[in-house]
Amino acid sequence: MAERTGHERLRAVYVISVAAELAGVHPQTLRIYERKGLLDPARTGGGSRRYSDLDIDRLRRIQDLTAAGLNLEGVRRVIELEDEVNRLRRELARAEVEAREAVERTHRQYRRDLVPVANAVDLWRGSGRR
Amino acid sequence: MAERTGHERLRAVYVISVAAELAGVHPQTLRIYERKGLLDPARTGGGSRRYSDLDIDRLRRIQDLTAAGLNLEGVRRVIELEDEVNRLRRELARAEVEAREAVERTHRQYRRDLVPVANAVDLWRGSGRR
DNA sequence: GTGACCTTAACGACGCGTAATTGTGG
DNA sequence: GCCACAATTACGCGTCGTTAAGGTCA
Repeated sequence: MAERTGHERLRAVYVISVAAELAGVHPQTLRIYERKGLLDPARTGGGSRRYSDLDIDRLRRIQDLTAAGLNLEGVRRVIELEDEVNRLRRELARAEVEAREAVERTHRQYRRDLVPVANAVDLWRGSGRR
Repeated sequence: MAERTGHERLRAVYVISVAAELAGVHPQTLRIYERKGLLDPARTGGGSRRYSDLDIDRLRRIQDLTAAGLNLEGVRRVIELEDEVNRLRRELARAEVEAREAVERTHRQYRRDLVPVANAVDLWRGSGRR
């Protein structure tokens, strides 16, 4: 099994029959998902659909949710909300790191006065940076 | 229309027929919602359901979602996820306030040394305001 | 010309809301 | 004893997945 790098997983390489086989569903089902706005595979010049690995991942998530008893509109909303939850979690983690760093910067701003004179920086005129 | 305080809205006062009327649905529908885990109204000693204002709010949210085409399992998951999103938003807002306050506390911790001097001037920031 | 793709339509299975039935409690 | 509630069952309607039919591109 060939490993795929992050950007390789974005390449649309599977025709609909292969994508359907990979996810274990009927090809027509994929067309339904697309019409309902759950998938948006790439198209070739001739109009054929081409699915990426990310599309396959999403397809598997759709399968999980329908197997759990959701209908397609529910699946769409749930996936949207899950994305939002993940975004907020990342942002929260980032905010906490940012808060620590802001405190740390504040400390440094005052402690700069305390370093040995040889290493001192002229705060009035600036040191060049910033 | 009598206003209800926060804790008044928790009191289970509506029998099923009234609750159904308030939400514009069939009473039997409320029993279905309960069996599917979307509602959990209080019960009287005799076994009758009693709905609170919060139950009615939730009922209206369920109505909105089913009207948007979700089935009941989808409604259940969406409401769960919406609660999670709201929780994360609050936590994020709290984290940002907390970060500002931490920086402010750090400032005060250093500035405390500077205040006792009478007629002191803040040479760093100028002589005037702030 | 033979596949695999495309779209649209038809079918069966299932979920949901309503209504009917029977029993019970205040 | 009456009315509203509880629970189960039956029915109609819409959704979803599959299959089939007919057209198009490589």
